[in-house]
Amino acid sequence: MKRCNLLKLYKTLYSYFGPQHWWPAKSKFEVCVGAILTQNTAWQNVEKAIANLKRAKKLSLQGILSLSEKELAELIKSAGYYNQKAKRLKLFCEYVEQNYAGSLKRFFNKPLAELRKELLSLHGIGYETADSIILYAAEKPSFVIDAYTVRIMERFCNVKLKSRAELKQFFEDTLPKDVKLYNEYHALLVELAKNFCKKKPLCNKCPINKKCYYYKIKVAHG
DNA sequence: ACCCAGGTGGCCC
DNA sequence: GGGCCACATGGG
Repeated sequence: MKRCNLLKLYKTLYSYFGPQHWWPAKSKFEVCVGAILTQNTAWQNVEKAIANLKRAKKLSLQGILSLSEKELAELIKSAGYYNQKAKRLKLFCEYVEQNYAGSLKRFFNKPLAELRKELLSLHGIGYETADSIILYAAEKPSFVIDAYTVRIMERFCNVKLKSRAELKQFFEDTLPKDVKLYNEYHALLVELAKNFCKKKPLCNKCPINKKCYYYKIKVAHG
């Protein structure tokens, strides 16, 4: 199996794009809301939905609980899938309300593995949303693997793994368990993909494209 | 008019 | 355990 030098890739991306300042939110709760709203959705559309919630003064756990599903759906319409997402947001808030007295701080106080398991048990929170919440809101080192990460690894680094779980394992085994590093790394991969790795065209101007072979190293299969 | 976006769950085989 | 499908708005 060919694998890429993740630290060198990181350094190249960081020097090319600079710090990304993720997650763009003012509170941990806002990160959670954004993580759910951005499921398969352009961030621009999510921003509008969040602005609507802010304007309505409902961007809080209690605020969302105070809305009916229908009212909430109306406020987050611009983020798409608004019926599903309204349900998911309410479910998340109800869970924290019932099990942690509405305190994200208490919820996030759990060890990473337990926190992840609980998040994944909630309907509408899958691997990416859970890991985004853990990394960007709870600030614990869980590497986020999204469609971009898979695509970039396959195209530029010749990394083909059987599943996202394996890819996550690879990143976490290879990199130091550092929240700041995971934070910046995922954001940089998204930035790279947005600029140079759209689904159809394979861009030749990509900063890592020419250097691709540079990152390839052989490692034992496992 | 297409294609795509910082996915997830359900259903099928 | 993989391959489809629905979910939905808004920007390029």
